Amino acid sequence: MRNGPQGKVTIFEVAEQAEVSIKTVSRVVNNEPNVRQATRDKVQDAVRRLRYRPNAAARSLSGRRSWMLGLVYENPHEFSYMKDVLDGALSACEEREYSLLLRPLTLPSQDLVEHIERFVTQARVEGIILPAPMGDIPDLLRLLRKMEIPFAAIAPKAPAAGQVNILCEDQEASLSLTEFLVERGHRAIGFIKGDPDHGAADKRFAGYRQALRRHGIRYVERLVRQGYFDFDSGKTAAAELLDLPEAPTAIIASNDDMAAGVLWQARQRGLSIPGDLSVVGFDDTPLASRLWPPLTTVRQPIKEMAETAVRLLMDRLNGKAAQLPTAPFPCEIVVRDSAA
Amino acid sequence: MRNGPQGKVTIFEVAEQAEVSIKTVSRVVNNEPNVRQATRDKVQDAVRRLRYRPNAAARSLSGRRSWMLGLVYENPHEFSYMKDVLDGALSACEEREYSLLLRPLTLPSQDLVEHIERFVTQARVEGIILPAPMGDIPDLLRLLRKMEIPFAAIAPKAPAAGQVNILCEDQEASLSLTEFLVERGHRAIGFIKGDPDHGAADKRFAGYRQALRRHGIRYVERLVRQGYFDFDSGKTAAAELLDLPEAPTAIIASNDDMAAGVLWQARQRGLSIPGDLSVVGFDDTPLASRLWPPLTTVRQPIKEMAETAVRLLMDRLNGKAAQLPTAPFPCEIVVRDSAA
DNA sequence: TTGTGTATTGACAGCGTTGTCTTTTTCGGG
DNA sequence: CCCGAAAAAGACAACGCTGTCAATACACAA
Repeated sequence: MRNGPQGKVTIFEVAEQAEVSIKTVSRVVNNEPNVRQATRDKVQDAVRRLRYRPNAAARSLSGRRSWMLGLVYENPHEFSYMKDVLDGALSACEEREYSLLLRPLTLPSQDLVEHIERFVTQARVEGIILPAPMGDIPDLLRLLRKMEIPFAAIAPKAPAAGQVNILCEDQEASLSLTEFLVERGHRAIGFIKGDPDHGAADKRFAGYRQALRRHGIRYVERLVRQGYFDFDSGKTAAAELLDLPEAPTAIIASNDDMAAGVLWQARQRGLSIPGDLSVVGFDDTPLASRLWPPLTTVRQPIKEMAETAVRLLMDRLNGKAAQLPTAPFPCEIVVRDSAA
Repeated sequence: MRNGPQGKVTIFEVAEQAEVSIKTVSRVVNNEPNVRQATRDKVQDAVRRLRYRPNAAARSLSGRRSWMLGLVYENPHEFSYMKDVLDGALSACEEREYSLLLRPLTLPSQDLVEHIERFVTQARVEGIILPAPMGDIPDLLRLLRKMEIPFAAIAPKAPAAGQVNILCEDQEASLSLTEFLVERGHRAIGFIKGDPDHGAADKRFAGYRQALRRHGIRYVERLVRQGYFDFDSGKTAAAELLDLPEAPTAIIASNDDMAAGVLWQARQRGLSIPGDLSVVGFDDTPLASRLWPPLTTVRQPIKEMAETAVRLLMDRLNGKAAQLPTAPFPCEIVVRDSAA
């Protein structure tokens, strides 16, 4: 019954128990064809009885596969978005018994390529997940291509040719969100852009402009400010917007964290929300429901997107030619109390 | 110059280049003693020239070490605390070229033991990090002991004998925080407890009581409510407290997320903060500075704690008998505007 | 110079799988 | 009942490293 720490049962013990060769055990364990059902059963019985678990190291060494994926991400202060990515990636990995290795990065980083090369070769990672803005760093993409490491980009600016690309309907969502405001009578709508390195930033801005155009509202450049997806830049941008002679009656922040910055400035100036100013965000992070008033925002199925990214990446690694490109994921406006 | 994808340079090429045996290369790469400096240099040169990276799988297989640690955690909705743990663990792992595998869990989970056993045996994880409340689950600890897997508990209720335990001065911090309120004239101080499965919850509550005692303030049971470290339970508890005939003038929430719930209820009732009610929290998460008013809270060096946990765990795995137990980490009150 | 003990280096056998190739079994048709 | 082909099962050599132990080089004292 006992077999020491770490379950030191090897394929040999199983083969002996099942009265077959180790190769047959290997076949059964890996679901390979050409094994009679009766044999298969015998082996599976033995596996269960002995609580056999293949040794991953031996497997990798012999099979030249590591069964490891890498998640390379920019480490943000507000982690909500990445948490969803992480959850999704982890759950997809678990389904197929892959392992996931994390590699947080601080951008910009000049030895990025070096870091990633070390990361990849050290763990023999087979494929990599690149949440924005990682999917748009030319040096990185070049390196991965050179090393022949397939990757999946989540929300890249430009889909990478021949790779898995997961997108969502950012522009459409932004369009709807802006229209939501227009329908409520707003004409002077401020917009705080996201980090220009993220594809989502462009698309959200494009949606905003599209909505204005559609409703015949003149685009006023002064009402648009550059932000970087973080609280502080939201605060700064909001201050500028609110100090304008003809201040906007509504502000769209390209994510919730910046929207929190807008709220902060509004409070600072004694503005009531949504009475004096409507504020909306993107991402539907936990923050959105904790702020006061709770934030109207856009929910994206990030976890599902990450799961899909990982699954498609695995398919590619296992030779199942997936049907790239994939349809973009739909978003959904979550109406709360910060806009009227 | 080229050597194919994934850097297929093996120890043999290096040995050849350096004109030594593969064993000597192995010694140099692993920093083992008994290699002449001249030889060491020759080998290191070759390593650099060839961009050699040891194959982790082969290394594990042969050395019977996986160089992998596991991080088993309860997956919370508000991830700020875990993000810091993750950052710390990852950075400590990187220092010594370990890899970190994640295993999120949803508690309670009856097949927890099964999951963890699979996790450990599958990846041959050498040691495990257990952030609260994982360090207090008897079945889990029993399993790890049986499998002879060392672990490091972060903020457990009761330190695990013979293992790495990382604590912080929760009770002291809570004491100071309560006194901070007392000094500002508060006598009716509400307290929202944290999840009773977390060690920190008990200690924070103990600090509160200690402060009351020290200042001769009568302990009123009605002013204490049970929470679970999440926004909703904070809301609920705050509602009860605020509806009391003799409502408290200040509320201590055992973490920031619950404090956000208190703020929410206060807003709901038109209470001004800190005018009508002072609110303080714990953890100094990003949320604390984004709320209005910004939250007075307690900062714990979580990242450092996690780093230390991992380093000590590695020391143990490598036979360097660390001086367990470790001194608890100090906390620090971050004064913002939510209390007066 | 020689011997002895220690520091340095090397040879070689695993580690537990999977890949390749060979052998044995099975099955259908004549 | 035999033959040939296909299916099933097995033998055995990698995979790239570390552990063990043997061999060699070197230092220093006699």
